[in-house]
Amino acid sequence: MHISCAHCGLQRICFPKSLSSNEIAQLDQIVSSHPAIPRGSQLFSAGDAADFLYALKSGVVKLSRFDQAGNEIIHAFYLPGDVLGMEALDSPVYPFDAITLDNCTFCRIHRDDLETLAQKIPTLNRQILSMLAQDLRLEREHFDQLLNKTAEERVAAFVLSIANRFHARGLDSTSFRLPILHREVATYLGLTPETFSRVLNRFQNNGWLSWRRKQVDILDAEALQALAEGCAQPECHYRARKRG
Amino acid sequence: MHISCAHCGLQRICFPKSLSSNEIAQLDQIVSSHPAIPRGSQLFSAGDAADFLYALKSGVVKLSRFDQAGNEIIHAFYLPGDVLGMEALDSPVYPFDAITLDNCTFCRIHRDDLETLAQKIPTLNRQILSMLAQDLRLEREHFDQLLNKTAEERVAAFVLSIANRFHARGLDSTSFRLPILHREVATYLGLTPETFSRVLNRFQNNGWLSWRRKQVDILDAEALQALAEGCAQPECHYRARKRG
DNA sequence: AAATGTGATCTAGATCACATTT
DNA sequence: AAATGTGATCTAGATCACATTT
Repeated sequence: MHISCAHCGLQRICFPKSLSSNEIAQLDQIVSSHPAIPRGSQLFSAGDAADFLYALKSGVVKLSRFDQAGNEIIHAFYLPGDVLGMEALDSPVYPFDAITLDNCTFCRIHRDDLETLAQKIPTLNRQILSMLAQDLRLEREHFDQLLNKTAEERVAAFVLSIANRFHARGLDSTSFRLPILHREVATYLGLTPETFSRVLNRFQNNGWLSWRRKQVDILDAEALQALAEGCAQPECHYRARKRG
Repeated sequence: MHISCAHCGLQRICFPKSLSSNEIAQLDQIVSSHPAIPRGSQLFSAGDAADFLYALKSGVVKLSRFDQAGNEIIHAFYLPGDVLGMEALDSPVYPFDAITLDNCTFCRIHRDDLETLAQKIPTLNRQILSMLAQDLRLEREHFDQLLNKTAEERVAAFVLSIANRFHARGLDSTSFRLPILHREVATYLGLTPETFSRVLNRFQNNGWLSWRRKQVDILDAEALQALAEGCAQPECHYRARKRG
């Protein structure tokens, strides 16, 4: 049973973006809502036939895989309103696992239905391209967060990036629950859990951030921003020369 | 003056992919070919109005920007047949600089013309989506090449990745000219030129690879492959435990 | 039981300072 | 003149080994 996209709070960032009410009605006919699935479920697995796109309504999902050495690589965290499976639109199978990190509800669209409808509705076609471009932008942002960045810069940039995405959804971007394990954030940032823990400790001692269990409170966004943007701290010397 | 895409050797990976000859004729009407531009030119710059897509016919182009600390970040190298500007399809401006690393020839399409034509030709629309998905895949591959990889693993994976792309174009993938400075490859791989130079030296001493000036010769692809895939060397100990 | 925190030790690769090559 | 190569030194963060928390 599908509740119309017209009544969904996420329509501004999901498929219905910029569609007329008539067009949304057409979209409703190919979208199906699904009941909540528990934490740890696989929305899809690497190698599965990529028949569907998934629009996340609530919860958080990680997009990940294991490399040949057995290390987990996490490419993305999806928040409500995000659509999963875009990268497989031109492939027979999904290239990654999509694993729920929380109770999740979602809508599902068969990609053939979507393609047919997008041929009739140029605005929808543009929105599909835009969502794929968004995935590319997020991946490059992720890359930039890691390349030549210290552990502190990575964590600061990550927290702000998540906060911005909460903000874009009209949610509290200063104090929020983030159902991602510290270990998973560390993996996403290319750090060990030990290093991640030590960075959180320093941020806490500086009065910049409180992140206990799954509750995140940003106490000094400006300090985090300054750190994420470069090396704002005086004691950052070894790498400072090229950066000045 | 545009030479028809029907006679272009790159039609199997560029826009005309899977189009009928009738459809290619329609594509020809919105494509314009351009004379060679020299090394160091900007095809477009970050912040420019993103009105055009560029299909590279010959030469190599880097997609890059400078971060707030003044360090160059290189996100991609484009080879003949690749299309630049896809990531800006839903944005008013290009987010990166596209700089030629060699004499380059290219075709150009106005994105409005392309969008109009893609509405009429579903196969073309699918090809556009596919090229954007390809950019995303390459970016994730780039990411995977860096995350938790040693300098040697990065360089081995890079050389093989480039070789694969030459192979996909029907070119010699064992011995080829690559007009990218060592310094730029190092930047792309998140390494210093010094470290890159030392890695090349070791590969040369092992008889795996010769890369002098801009001439690349792969002498032992299997050894490089084993290295890129994990830690194949016995002397790799410190990081080996988790990987075994 | 798994996640997280903490201290001691270790190392890959950055940095620095030049030399050499093109 | 800029790119590349080479040796000496330095350090951020990984690894290891546990303790503590949930």
